[in-house]
Amino acid sequence: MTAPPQEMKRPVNKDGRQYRKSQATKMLILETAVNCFVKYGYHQTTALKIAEVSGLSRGAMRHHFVSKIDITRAAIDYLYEKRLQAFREAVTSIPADVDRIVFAVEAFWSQVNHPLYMAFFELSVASRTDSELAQVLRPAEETFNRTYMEMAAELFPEWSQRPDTLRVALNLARYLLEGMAVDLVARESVEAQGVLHLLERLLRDLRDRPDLRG
Amino acid sequence: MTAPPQEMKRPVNKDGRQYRKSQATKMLILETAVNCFVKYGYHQTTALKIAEVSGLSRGAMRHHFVSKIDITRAAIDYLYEKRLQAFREAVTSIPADVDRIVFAVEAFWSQVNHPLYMAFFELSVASRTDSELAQVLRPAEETFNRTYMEMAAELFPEWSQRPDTLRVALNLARYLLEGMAVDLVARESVEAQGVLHLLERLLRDLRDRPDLRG
DNA sequence: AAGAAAACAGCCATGGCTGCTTGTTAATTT
DNA sequence: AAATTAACAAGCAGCCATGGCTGTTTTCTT
Repeated sequence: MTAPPQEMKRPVNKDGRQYRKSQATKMLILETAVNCFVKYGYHQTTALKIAEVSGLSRGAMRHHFVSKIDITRAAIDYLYEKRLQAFREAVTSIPADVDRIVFAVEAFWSQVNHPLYMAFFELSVASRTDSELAQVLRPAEETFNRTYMEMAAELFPEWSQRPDTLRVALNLARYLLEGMAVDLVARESVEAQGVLHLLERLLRDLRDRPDLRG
Repeated sequence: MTAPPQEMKRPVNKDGRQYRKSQATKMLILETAVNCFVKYGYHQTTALKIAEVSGLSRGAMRHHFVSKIDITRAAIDYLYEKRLQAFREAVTSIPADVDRIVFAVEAFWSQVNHPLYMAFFELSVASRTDSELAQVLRPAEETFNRTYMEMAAELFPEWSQRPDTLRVALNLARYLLEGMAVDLVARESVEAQGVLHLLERLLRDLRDRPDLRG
C-alpha cells in the first residue's frame, strides 16, 4: 500500500500564451453554443454540432468541456453576464431630463428582441422538462430577476414609497414584453407600437396616481 | 404489360366495430401524444415513447400513423379543436348582466393555465426551429387567432365602433396573459392577482374612454 | 365459410449522438 | 534539452430513435 499520489498540480500560469489560447477557445465554444441554441434550439444542439461549427474536433471540445451540460453551464453564465451588462448600460445611459418610462420600456423591449434573449428563452423552455438544466438555470435567473428589480428601484426613486405598486408594475411590464417576444418568436409579427404606448401610459398612471389599485 | 391494378378500395364502414376501435386507438394515441408533449416536451417525445405509453407496439402505432409528424399533425387538429371549444364555452357562458371584461380576462387566464396550453406552447416554441412542424402549426394557429378576434368582437359589440382600439386591447391582453403563462412555466409562480386587476382596469378604460390613445 | 382487409406485434438495418480511449503536436517548466 | 503538461485529433463501442419489412390475429364482406 503506497500513499495516494499527492497530485501537486502546479498553478495555472495566467500570462502564458497557452492559457490565453485556452480561454479564447472556450469563448469560441460558448459563443458557438449560444448561437446554436438560437439557430437550432436547445435540444437540436448537440455537442458534435457545436464542435463542428467551432471548427474543432470532438476530442478538442472534450478537453475543454466534458459534456453538453458543462458547456451549457458555462454558456449560461456567459449569457447572463452579457444580458445584465447590456441592461445596465441601457439603464445608465438614460438621460436625466426625459420621461424615464419611455426609455425604460424601449430598453427592455430592445433587450427582448435581441438574439441573446432567444437563447435564454430556449433554455428556459427546455428547462421545464429537463431538471438537470433547470438546476443550472435557476440561480442565474434569480440573480437576473433580483438585479432587474433593483435597477428599476434605482431608476424610479420617486416610486419607492409604494414598493408593492412598483412590483406589480414591473411584473406587468415584464410579462407583457416577454409575451410579445414569444409571439414574435412564433408568429414573427407583433403589433408592437400600440401596445407599447399603452404600456407606457399605464405605467405613468401607476406612478403618478397613488390611488389606483382595483 | 398489364393495366395498373385498379385498386377499387371498398368504402370504410363507419358503423363497424373495427372502425370504431380504430378511431378509439387513434384518439388514445393523440391524447398520449399531447400528454407527452406536456410532460416531456416536444423533442423528447419520441414515436416509441408514445407507443409505449399508449400500450401499443411500434407496428401498431405505425399502422395508424406512419411518423411522428403525422401524429403531431393530427394531435394539433385535436388540440386546437379542444382549445377553441373550451374558449367558445367560456365566452358563451358569460352572463349578460355582469362586466364582461372581468369574465373575459378570467376565461382567457384559465385557458392559458390549462395543460393543453402547455402542449400548444411546446409546439409553438419547437416550431421556431423546425420548419416542418411550423408548416403544420401555422394554419391551426391562424384559425385560432381569427376565431379569438371574432369572438371578442361578438363579446364587446359596443366596442366595434373603434376596431383599431379593440385590436390593440386584444393583443395587449393576449401578450400579457401569455407572458404570464410563460413565466408560470419557467418559474412556477406568478404575481397574478395584481396584474390581472390592472389589466381589467386598463381594458375598461380603453373601452369606455374613446380619447385614450397616446 | 372463404377471401380480403384491417389491427396489431415484432424484428432488422441505418444513422446519429454520447462517453471514452488512445495518439499527436505544441507549449512550458526546470 | 528533457520531462511534463496542455491542446487538439480521431477513432470505437454502445445506445436509441427511425423507417421499413414481415408475420399473426381479428374483423368484415359476400
